[in-house]
Amino acid sequence: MRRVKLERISALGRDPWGHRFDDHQPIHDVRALEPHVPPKDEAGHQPPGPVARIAGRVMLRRTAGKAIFLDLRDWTGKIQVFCGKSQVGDEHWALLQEMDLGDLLGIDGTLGYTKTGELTIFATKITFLGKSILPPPEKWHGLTDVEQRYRNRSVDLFSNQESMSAFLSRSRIIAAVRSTLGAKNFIEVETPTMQAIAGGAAARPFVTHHNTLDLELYLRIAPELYLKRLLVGGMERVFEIARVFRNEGISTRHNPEFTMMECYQAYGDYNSMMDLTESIFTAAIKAVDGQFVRPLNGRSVDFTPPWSRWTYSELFLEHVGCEIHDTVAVASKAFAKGFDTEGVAHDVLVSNLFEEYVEDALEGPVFVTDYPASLCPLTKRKTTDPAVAERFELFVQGMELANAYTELNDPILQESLFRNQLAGQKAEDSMAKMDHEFIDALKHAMPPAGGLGIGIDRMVMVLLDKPSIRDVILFPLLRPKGQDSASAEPLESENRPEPKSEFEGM
RNA sequence: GCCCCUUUAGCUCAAUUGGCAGAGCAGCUGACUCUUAAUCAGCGGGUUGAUGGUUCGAGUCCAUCAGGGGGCACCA
Repeated sequence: MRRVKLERISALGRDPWGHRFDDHQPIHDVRALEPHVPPKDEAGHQPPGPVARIAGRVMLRRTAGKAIFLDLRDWTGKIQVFCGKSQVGDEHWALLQEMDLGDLLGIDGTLGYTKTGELTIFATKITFLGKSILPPPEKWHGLTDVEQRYRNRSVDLFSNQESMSAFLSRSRIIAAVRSTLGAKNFIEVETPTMQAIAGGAAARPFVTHHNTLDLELYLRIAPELYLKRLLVGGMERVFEIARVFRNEGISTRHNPEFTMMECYQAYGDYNSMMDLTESIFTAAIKAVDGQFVRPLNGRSVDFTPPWSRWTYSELFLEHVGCEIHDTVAVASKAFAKGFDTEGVAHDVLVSNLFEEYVEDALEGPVFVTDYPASLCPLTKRKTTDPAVAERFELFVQGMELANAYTELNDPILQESLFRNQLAGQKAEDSMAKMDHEFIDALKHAMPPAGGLGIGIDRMVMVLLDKPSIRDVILFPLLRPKGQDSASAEPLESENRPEPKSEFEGM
């Protein structure tokens, strides 16, 4: 039926798909013209107000004989449009008969009030900018099915304004992260997404293959080792907003590809990074709504800096109830909790107990500092206590939002720690390999440095109070919905002829 | 990978102990130049996720499979 209307619109000499539509105003700006709308005269008549030209999607329609009320929405807001037959003329009135919910229209008219006092554009001209030949979702409930919202994001965005506003906020948050770093003289760089050795974090990588080089490549699990090479090269402050890929489970807090901001500051340390983290969050909050006391999961979190800072061992003592170095007490606590303690290293038990007792109890925002050195091999130890690493993590309601270190720049120690780490790995994880080129780079001397990583998706979740990471990633990974499961034919890539490089030079 | 829940019209949802698959919105036809999820009258709309089983009879019970959600595990 909607397709029939396409032809009728063409028959009226109009293009249902529209063309360039210059000088239209964002609906938000049009609404801001309200003070310029002249008051009604004694007879209750509305003199014409400011001229307006908008483009938007028809969300709602109310017909009343020879008048039609439309609610038009663009990405800045919504406004009512009045179309009266005598006001728009027969030609445009005929066009309006072919209009459906979901269509994109351009409207020229003047601003004024209706009898009921609603700010309205009184249309004089209607332009089709895009005919929707699929019906939009139900006008009141919209798309509520979560699967549909993730799978069919186009429809979700135009029918659920809170979804649109979340992604607009995400964009502003990322812009705030960029400008904060830029203002502190960090430069933005791009490092390889495809890496021969996927290093810089403990995670399983995705594997891919380069045909011409016949090379196994991995999608990066972190940009870290490349950013540090830049420190060696003399780029003293670098950052990357990096998409990283980890071949692991999916949950409300994990998507296989996600966005991480990593930055490195030469001649700094983890304390510099704590201050920087507060600056970044402060700028991001100002970019969203400026409210430092924010709702989160039905509770409230106060982001007003400075945030509290506690050492790992202080928190361990407080929540677990024994000294971190008390081997016997730790083992008995772990055993009481039901952990397997047989032959498990003391530090592993400590780490498990910490995760079990402490992390969930951290309302935050709180910096947890000074981790046991054995848990973080890429970190410089404290000069006063070599068993403690200069590292912090930022927690909010038990969720880890940021992770920072005083980076290890001793290539000899780094290499031996790498070897120890690799020696302890299961065969399954043997993809991890020694990155000799990275070690060689360090041998040219990397400045002492602070390094910081912030999980952008989680940061957005927390600032916008979204319970699932899928609410802040436009296109989260979902299983492809097979039309019929038989179409999932086995890939015989081995036998397939090499595709010709049709995109050479692109 | 394991456990629980879920899948009915384009969308949002009903359907009693197993007994003719329904409503609202959207759509179509008509009325109405100030409506606010407009209203009023009429009409059309379905492989109940898929396959098999039990039964005189399955949306409902059973099995398998698929998608999705939540939790656990893996993982920062």
